[in-house]
Amino acid sequence: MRLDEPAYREPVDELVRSIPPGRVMTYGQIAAILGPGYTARSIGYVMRGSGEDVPWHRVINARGRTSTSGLTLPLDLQRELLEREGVQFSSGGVCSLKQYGWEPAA
DNA sequence: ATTCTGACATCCA
DNA sequence: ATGGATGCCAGAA
Repeated sequence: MRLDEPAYREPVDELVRSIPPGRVMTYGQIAAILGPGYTARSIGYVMRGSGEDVPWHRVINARGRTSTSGLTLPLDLQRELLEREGVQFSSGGVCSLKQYGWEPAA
């Protein structure tokens, strides 16, 4: 399964779009839901190529931190977008997954 | 097949 | 809580 193949990113795309504003999911969580063939790192790869109508900013790592690292995006963009939706970040740039973490209906 | 790398996760200091 | 090292899974060379 190639990661750049639409069939691969579609489920990821759809799941990420199902995340309501003000809520966030971790890469590992998404990978676990989609099942084998999907890993946290793979989700990141898909996110990098997606965008557009996909709220990729609602996908963060398990530490409640943004993983953009300023590689393909401005470092503060993700945090700013989330704050715009009501997600509050600590001074260190971490948000409470316990509070904002979203569990899809499964 | 072997080795590196990555928008991660988990453990340790 | 933060930063560094190690492990996983799935590509790419």
